[in-house]
Amino acid sequence: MRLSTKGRYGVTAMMDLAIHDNAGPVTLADISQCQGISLSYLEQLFAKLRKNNLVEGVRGPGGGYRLSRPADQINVAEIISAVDEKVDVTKCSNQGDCQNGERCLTHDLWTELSDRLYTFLSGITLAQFVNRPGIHELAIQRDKINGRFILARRQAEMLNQNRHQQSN
Amino acid sequence: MRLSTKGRYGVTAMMDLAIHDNAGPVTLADISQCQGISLSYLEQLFAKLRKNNLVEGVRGPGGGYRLSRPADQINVAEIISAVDEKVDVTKCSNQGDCQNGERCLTHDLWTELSDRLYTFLSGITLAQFVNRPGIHELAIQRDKINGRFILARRQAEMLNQNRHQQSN
DNA sequence: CAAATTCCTACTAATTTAGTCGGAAATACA
DNA sequence: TGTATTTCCGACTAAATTAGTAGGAATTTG
Repeated sequence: MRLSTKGRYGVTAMMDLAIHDNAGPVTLADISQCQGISLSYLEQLFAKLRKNNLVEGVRGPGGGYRLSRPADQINVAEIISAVDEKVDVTKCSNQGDCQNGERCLTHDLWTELSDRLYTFLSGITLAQFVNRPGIHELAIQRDKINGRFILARRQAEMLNQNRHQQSN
Repeated sequence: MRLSTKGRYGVTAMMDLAIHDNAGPVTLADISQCQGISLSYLEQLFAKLRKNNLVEGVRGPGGGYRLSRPADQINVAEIISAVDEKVDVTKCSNQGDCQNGERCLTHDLWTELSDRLYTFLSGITLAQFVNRPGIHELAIQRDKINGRFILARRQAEMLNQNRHQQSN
């Protein structure tokens, strides 16, 4: 019984977006470099996240990805389902035709297990996780090492205004 | 997030042993035929179950496998751990060195998830499952179709006595 | 001794996971 | 308008895991 790296990468990357949520879109290049995941692989994962309405992409320079909903409305079960296909440990995908067209002896066991798994995971939102004590500080440290910055929205906007003023 | 067939086969096979517990050893040939799993593959699984002291093998004609402990002292988590290696969804096998030698941002999440999974599964014993309403009847039906029989312990003992009397 | 059964090791096939490559489309900015 | 940056897309490849096969040795019953 295991979680594939897809699921782990997905959740970790989404947490990254959540942490930097107020600093504009996050590029996959950043995440790739920070977490040592290949860019193309991340692109594939984010294609799935986008199809499941969990993120939205912004093209062009200064673009990247941002959460498509507030972090307290995205839970871990959704993310894993999106990238990892499903949270389901039954053989028959809960169709009940596991053994020669009938339910196998252990069908109910797997169904119940799947349910509990899903319930557990859907109770954990990105917001809950990001707001854990220490997480934010840890993220800032990491960002410094990696040359990234967590900007408050106001700072980001000021920066934008400055750019516009300079160009005009 | 999924359970491999190893885990499912393992649990299903163990349930088979539990159901036929009072009828002497169960041969892998029986299980193989009944559940459509290849004999050699079952042998590999049972090698692991044996190494983990969940079953014991009896060689020779009339042999097979039996539970090495009463069914109420064997839980599903043990079985899955034995055949499927582990019930653990962290990347680092809970060593805490997931990201460049340090704990990754989501480490605690995976640890907690693994714990809850294990707790849930270890709360389910083979006995609980076998004693569910309807299971025994279902198993008897299946056995008839497959030409197997569930003998009550007393019947099995009488059979044994008869054999001994005949041989003496 | 013959048959039934576990026990053991090595090999193979299929599937999934992880990753690569090359490029098209959109956008910001100069 | 052109260039750099970024998402977006599809096809390909490599590695790992899972599932299954094959063949035979060891043990026990009768």
